[in-house]
This record gives sequence, C-alpha cells and structure tokens, in this order.
Amino acid sequence: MAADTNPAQSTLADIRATRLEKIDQLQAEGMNPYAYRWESTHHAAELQAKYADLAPEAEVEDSVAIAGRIMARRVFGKLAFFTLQDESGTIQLYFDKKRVTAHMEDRPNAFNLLKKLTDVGDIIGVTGTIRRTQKGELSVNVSTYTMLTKSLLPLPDKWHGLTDTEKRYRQRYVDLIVNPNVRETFRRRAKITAAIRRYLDDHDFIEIETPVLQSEAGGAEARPFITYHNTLQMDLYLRIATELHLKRLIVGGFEKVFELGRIFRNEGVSTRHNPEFTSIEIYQAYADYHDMMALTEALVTTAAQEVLGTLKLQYQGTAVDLTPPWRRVTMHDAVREATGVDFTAFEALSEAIAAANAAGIHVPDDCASIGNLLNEAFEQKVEATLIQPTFIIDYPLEISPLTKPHREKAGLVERFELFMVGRETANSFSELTDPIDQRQRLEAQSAKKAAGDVEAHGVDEDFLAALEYGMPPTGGLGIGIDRLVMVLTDAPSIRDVIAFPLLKNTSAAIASADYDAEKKILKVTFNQGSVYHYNDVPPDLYHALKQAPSLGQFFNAQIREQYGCDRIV
RNA sequence: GGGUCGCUAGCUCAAUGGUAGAGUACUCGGCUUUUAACCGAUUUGUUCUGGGUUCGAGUCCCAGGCGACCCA
Repeated sequence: MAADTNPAQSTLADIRATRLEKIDQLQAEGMNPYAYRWESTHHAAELQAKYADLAPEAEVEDSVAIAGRIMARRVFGKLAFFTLQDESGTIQLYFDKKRVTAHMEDRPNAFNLLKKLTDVGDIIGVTGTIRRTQKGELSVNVSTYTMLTKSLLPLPDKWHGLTDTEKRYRQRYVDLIVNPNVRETFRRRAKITAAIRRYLDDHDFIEIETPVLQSEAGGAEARPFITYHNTLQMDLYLRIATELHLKRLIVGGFEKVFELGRIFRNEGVSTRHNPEFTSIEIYQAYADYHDMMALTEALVTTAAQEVLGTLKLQYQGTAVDLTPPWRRVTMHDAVREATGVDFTAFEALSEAIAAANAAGIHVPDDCASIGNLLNEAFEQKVEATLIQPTFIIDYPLEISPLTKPHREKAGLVERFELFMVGRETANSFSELTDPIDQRQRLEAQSAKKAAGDVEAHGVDEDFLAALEYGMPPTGGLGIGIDRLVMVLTDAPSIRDVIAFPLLKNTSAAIASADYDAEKKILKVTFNQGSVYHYNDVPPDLYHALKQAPSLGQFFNAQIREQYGCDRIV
C-alpha cells in the first residue's frame, strides 16, 4: 500500500505499520534503515560550546558530522528544521532543499524523502557546516543526511514527556530518551563510583572480586535469595555481603582490599530498598575504626567534589554540608540527647524497658537485651533526625557480631555508622580478629537460625579457619552506594538511581486449565506460554474452577498458593 | 503486612450514574526562518481485570492486578 492511499491512521498498531511501510520505501530507495556505522566529528554540546559566540545569521565553513535521535521536526515546503539529540545534548539541523539536493547528487529527491520517510524518534547522521539562524539558534546547515536507524514506535508527548512512574521504570530506555535529567543522574552515578575507585587506587587499595554464589550466606543479618546448582546438586545463596571473603584476603596477606559490587537481600521494596543494590566494602590491615572514619570522609567528599564541585548541597530542599570533620557521637549520648534516657545507667533489662516505655519508645516483644533496646531507641528517636553527616559510634556488642570489643568501654564494640539525611549510609568496625570470640558469636547467630530466624545464618567454618591462621588488626568499611548516589543526585527514591529497579511482573493471565482426574493434576497454561502442573488438586476444586466467574481470580485465591506445582514448559 | 491515592487514545489529561472527550502525536493538504512552528482536514478506545447493583456504570458496590506515597 502506498502512503498516499493509506487511510487516516493513529492507533499504535497503525503508526507502527506506517513506519514499517516507510522502511520498505527506504529500502526501495537503496537506503538502509538499519545502518552499520557512522563517524561523527562532534557531539552537540561541543558544538554549542565551540560556537557560543557566533552571531545570528553568521556562518562558518567548518564542516562537521553529527548523529543522534530526531526529537522534533518542523517541516516547510522547501525548508526543514529538526532537533537532533545525542548523549551530550541537542542541536538544530537546518535542511535547505537546494543545498541538500546539490550535495546529494545521486539522489535528486533527497529532500522529499527526508520529509516523507523520517519521523521523530529516528536516528540519523548528517554532515554540514555551522550557522546560527536569524532567530539565533545554532544549527548544522545540512549538506547530506543518512538514515541510521528507523524507529517504529512513537515517543511520548514532546511537551509533557513521560511522567508515569511505572512506565518510567519498566521502560527506562524511553525515560532516558525523553528526560535528560535521568541521563544526568546515571552519568553522575558513574562519576561517583569512578571517583571512589580512583581514590582507592591512588591509595594502593586493590579491588578483588569475591563470589556472588555462596554455600553459606554471611557477613550480615538479612534474608538471602536461594538458588540451586544442578550438576553439583547443591543449594547456593546469593551473597548478602562481601565481608567474609574480603577478610579472607586480608588473612592471605593483602593489606588494602575492596570490592564494589552487587548485594542481594530477599526483602521488601521501598524508596530506600531494592532487593539488589550496590555496596562497597573496604578493608585495611593495621587500621581501626577511627582510620575508617577518616577514609569515609575522604571518599564521600571526593565523590561530592567530583559530581557537584562543592561540599554544600541541597537534598530534597534541605541544606546538607559535607565539610569534614563530621560530628562523632556515641550511640548512648545520641539517645540520651534525644530521649533523656541514659542507657548506661541500667543494670537489669526490666529497668531499661520501664524507662524506655516512659520515654515513649515502643519496646518490641522479643527485646532480648539492653543493647537491643538502646538500638531500638536510636532507630525510633534519633536516626531520622541526623540530617548532617554524623558518625554514630560505639554500638552494643550484641547487635555487632563481627566487631572487636571496645578497647575501653565494656559491653560496647568499636563500630560506627554514618548517617546523612536521616539514613544509614555506611557501616564500619575495628574488625573482630579473635577466632575464639568470633566462633562464639557466630554460634549464637546459628542458634537463632535454628530457632527460626530467617535473617540469621550458619557458622562459616572456613572463615573461622582463616581467622585461626591469624588476621592482622583491620579496619573495615561498607558504604551503600545507592544511598550515597541518592544524596549526591537529590533523588527521592532509590529507584531513581538504579537504572532498572525491580518491579513486580504483571501476573500472567491463564489461557486454559485441564484436569487429569486419575492423577489429580491440574495443568494450567498461561498466556505467555508457560505450563504448570499443580499436584493433588481435588476434583471438586477443578469443577469449582470451571464454574467460577473469573478463572484467574479463582485460581489465585484457591490454588496458586495452596498446591505444589512443577513447571513443565 | 496495614493505610491513603492512582490506573481513560502512543503520551499528558478531562468527562453530576445518561452519546467517552481535549491537547499532542499520527495520516492527508498548504507553506523558504521554525524552535511546544503555523493554517485546514481526517482519524484514534478491552476506560487495568473479573463480578455485582441499575433501564443505563469510566463513574456506585465487591474481589483481584499493577504502581506511588506513608506506616510497621
């Protein structure tokens, strides 16, 4: 069907069909709608900077080549203006029919093809010279153009863009095309991690990659993802921390190691949590947690200077000053300041609970110790108030199983956490190096696991063996990269700094359900093609399913969770 | 897990329980200085899904899905 006999079109399917038709026409003209290569001389932002002082209607004969996506078209009879966007920014393309025709000699209808066969969203390359138009817009005065990639799907509204959060996350590529600030966020994220790595490299730290798949999850209290290795026939856990392996490297003789990488925790999703997130853990032999405080200040300020050029920033309307040194407060003092309760004064847990209740602190039913209650009080009454960067130091031993006892304060450990904008952003200790003490603490954890705590883990015997060979005194530091990036990019949600955040699948609709009465197997075929067998489903339930007004809802409510299943296809 | 809000054309959004609309995009026509180009014309729907109430449901009720925010 030729374009001029097409009926009026506007549904998505029609738009796509029209563009497929344009692909045929491009090919008929000998133009490849999916080109192989293009060589540019500049990016848009470079040209904007280089010719910033060019006067309106002035033209220079410098020839340039540039490529990008067509974001807007303003087409006249013998003249056309396109807005071209590349990674760096945008520049206007000025197409004059006479000029294009003169330069593309082998294609006398080049200008008409441009008008007919290009759309907003297409990726093209052009050559030409630089001029500023009468209206003052810096432009490439195009000599030749080349279709590089034909786009089939329409972009969101040119003015309102894409605002639907769900679509922005599910189709981040569209978000990136139309929302330049989103591109900027991820550019900054890359600069932050690069700056951190550069700093560490400059200070003789080396990055060593440790296993993601582990036979025992450890190094933190968190619920792990479990997977299965078929040929080895073993359960494996996705790591919840890099701690225990990096410490093995310290035992092995490396003195400064780190790993910046992905951590997986089988937990909920919120503005501050994604089930996979990025941390950096750093270990330095012969150092303690005071050294780690200095390192934390150095890393965060280096990253901030890199992306912001300043240590004074705004986060969601609140001023934050990263100028070191940052405030250092013990957890006891912080809680005393906020609640008036001095948790160092108690001998018995019952006294502490009474005081906590009187101070309006919610006491959890399973509160096991004064230290736990102190931490509870901190989380409830202090954490959210710590807007400026603050080191909370000297934690209770019972919530810090990998940390060396405090050299002066009984019952406490040498640990700090960094808080900014009301959130935990880093965690650090003088690492526990005593293998006997470490064994006792891990066995206590293991007992909690046996008692049903899904966030506790078994004893990592190999890690203990490593400690028995002897680990030098060591300072360790972990920083939540996503949360740091949030602060430095003014992002309200962790999803704004993760390119492809985890979202729930829209559940697949059921295409059909069959029943094997003899084996009591319900065979369910879903629309996306997968087939599951649900075992031991009673016949009555199948009949009820068949008669239910909604197959899917009955299935979800009565069968999906209640019966075991095998995936067949 | 609980609460609040949202889901309507590709996108951004309207629509007292009474004919599903606008802008933009798309298609066609016009135009040599536009930049949210302009002018004219045509067209665009599983109103998230399934039930229910009703003469009649985008709207009311029930259940479910997905998302956002808050709380635990």
